[in-house]
Amino acid sequence: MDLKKLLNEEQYEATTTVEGPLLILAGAGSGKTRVLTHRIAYMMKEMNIRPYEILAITFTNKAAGEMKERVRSLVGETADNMWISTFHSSCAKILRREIEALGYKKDFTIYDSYDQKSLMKQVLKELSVDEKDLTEKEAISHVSTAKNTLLNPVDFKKKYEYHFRMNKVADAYILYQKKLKQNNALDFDDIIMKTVEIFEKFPEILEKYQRKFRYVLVDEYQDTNHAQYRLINLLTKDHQNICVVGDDDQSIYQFRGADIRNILDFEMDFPDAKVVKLEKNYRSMGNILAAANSVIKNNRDRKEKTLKKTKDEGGKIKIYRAYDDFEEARFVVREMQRLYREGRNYKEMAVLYRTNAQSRKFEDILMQEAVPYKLIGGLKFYDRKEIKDLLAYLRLVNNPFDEVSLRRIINVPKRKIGNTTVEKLQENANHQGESLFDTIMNLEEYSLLAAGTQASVVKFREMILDFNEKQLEMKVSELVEYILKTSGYMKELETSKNPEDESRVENLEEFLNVVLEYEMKAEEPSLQEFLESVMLVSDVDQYNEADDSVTLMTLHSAKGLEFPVVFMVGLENGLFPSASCLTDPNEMEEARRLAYVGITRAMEELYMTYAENRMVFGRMVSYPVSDFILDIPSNIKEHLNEEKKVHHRDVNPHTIKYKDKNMKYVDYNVEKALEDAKKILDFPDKKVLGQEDVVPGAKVKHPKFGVGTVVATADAKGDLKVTIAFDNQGIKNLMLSIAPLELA
DNA sequence: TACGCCCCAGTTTTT
DNA sequence: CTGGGGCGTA
Repeated sequence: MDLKKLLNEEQYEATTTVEGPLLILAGAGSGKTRVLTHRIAYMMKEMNIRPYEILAITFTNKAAGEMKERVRSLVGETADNMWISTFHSSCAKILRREIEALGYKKDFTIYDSYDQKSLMKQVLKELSVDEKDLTEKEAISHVSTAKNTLLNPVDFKKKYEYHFRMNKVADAYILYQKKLKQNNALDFDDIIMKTVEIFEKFPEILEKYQRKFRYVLVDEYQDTNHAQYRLINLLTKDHQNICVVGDDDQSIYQFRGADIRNILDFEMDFPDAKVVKLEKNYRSMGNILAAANSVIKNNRDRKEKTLKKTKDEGGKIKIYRAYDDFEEARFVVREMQRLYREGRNYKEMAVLYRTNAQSRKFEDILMQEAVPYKLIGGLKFYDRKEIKDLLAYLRLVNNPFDEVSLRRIINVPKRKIGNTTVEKLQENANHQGESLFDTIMNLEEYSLLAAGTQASVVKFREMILDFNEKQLEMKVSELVEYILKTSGYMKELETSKNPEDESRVENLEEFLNVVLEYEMKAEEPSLQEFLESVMLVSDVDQYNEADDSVTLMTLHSAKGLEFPVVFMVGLENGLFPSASCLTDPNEMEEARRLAYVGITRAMEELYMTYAENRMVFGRMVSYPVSDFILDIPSNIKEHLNEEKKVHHRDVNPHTIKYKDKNMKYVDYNVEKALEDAKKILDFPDKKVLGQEDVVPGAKVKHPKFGVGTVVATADAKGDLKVTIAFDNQGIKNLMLSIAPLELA
């Protein structure tokens, strides 16, 4: 294998630097997967590193699967002994072995966001927290942030001792965590946090994994949160064989706790780190790259770099103004059909949007026009009611302490066990300090219920116990069929008059296929493993390019993928970037990165569309054209129809028009509203000054030092050192990025 | 206990 | 506009 022929100079260096910390800053389309896979192959072939000594972490299961496939094609079957998976899958695997150290059982259940919500609801009810004071959504979000930053309930409580509201959150966090443990369940964040907890509390366990994973690789490093960072740090701090790949410009998950400092500070954490930049883009035509660069360069908080093209300019970026969202969809589909007639395959095209709600219009038209399409995300298959019901049965069989699942199906199908009964049982369980299932097991000891109701509960209990026994002798697929039949669930759907229930039956059949497929693939199929795989898949994982259909997905889901033709739709200030971005510079920067990710998905052709009128919540609203379109220089874009004059920057891009209930247009000017608010609250206007603003002679104002004149500037490692002669305070040296300066 | 009607919140983004 | 949840009634 002649790597030097296969790789460019930087790629070669990144591939062959195996020992010690390595940061690969890989711009979009710069061949980082190529580097990662060849690097793994190089490690094994040239350096005799064993596959089981390597831990490679990716962002999605799909990325993991692809990487595994590509590594396998380079080194053969031995690739199967390597851990290539997501943070969550790897940690779940570790926890299945080690979690007993923390007092959980190995057959723990993984709770998704719906389960979380229902558990938190219980918690708030038990704490008698009024919904108006704290919703479960807020509580969950705070708990999640805490877990992502490794703040445990006790420390959380301490931290907010004197904070009335957060103190309530702290109590909720404590009880929530207690219930999770009682249910023998972990939420998504726990999967990472508990692994870290074990590593920190039990050095001998940590050592075991440090010895095992002598080489660690992390992809999409810019999207790791603090807990994940800590995990990697613990594993690698001794041998320091850590290779991370990331691109600060593609960090789009800060809303979920991803901490960009992990990448910006890597060199500080590992002083000996080698840094390799991959800046040559092999994916996109020149104009597409130029467009991406012209959008992202507006961000201040980034490592300076520019993607370099390897292809020629290609066509211009095509901009289309639609009358409304309906017409936008019609245009896109028409264009797709045209491209298809010209010889493109449908699978070469993708529609990327900001929110899942936008997919509906496109689905409608695609269906109408009989264009094959694949929808990624939105209502996931596993999120459908009937699937969740069935999963609840399976989870309960697997782990009887799982109250969330128990409560979900105890009266589905109807068994005359209503809410009051469940509450009575739950109360008794809480009182006795046992699980809900225990109370049901010992039902006869307590006289809680009327005879008839008690009989119903006993019947339910016998059924679950029966499932439990059958689990031992049946395959998962057999168990699924048995449950659907014995519980009466299938029967209720089949005899229902509701037309929706017909498709529910189909979905359950589809689910059975998923199970059968799993049984074929798995080495040792088990209910436990099956459930875990279901909980940890995302929809992007389902994406495959086998059949010829166009792809519909959010910009977030598109990360890591590429398409010859990309339609970015809904480019309107208020939608993308969303309204909150227009007032919060940090959110705006993240939105810009998201735009950058979207643009760089395109290989050959890029369309950007916006609609003058759009249905939002059943109302017609009018947003102005997106800043992201305006950011692209005119010489590399073409308007497919006439531009709307009012949409120019010089008018005011931040005016939102909407129709009130009398169908009258009302203007809402975001900037003016903001100015008014500032006047009232007396906020200083914090316009960030750029380097171009701060030139010698410029008058500036500082809140503490007052008015002064810039006398000199000097470059300082990406920042600018500014020397200012203040009128009353003398001469000061300030760093531009931190000094709260404004023009005077 | 079961069912139907009404109200309201939701649209950022997901492992 | 849509779906879920809460509340009141049979």
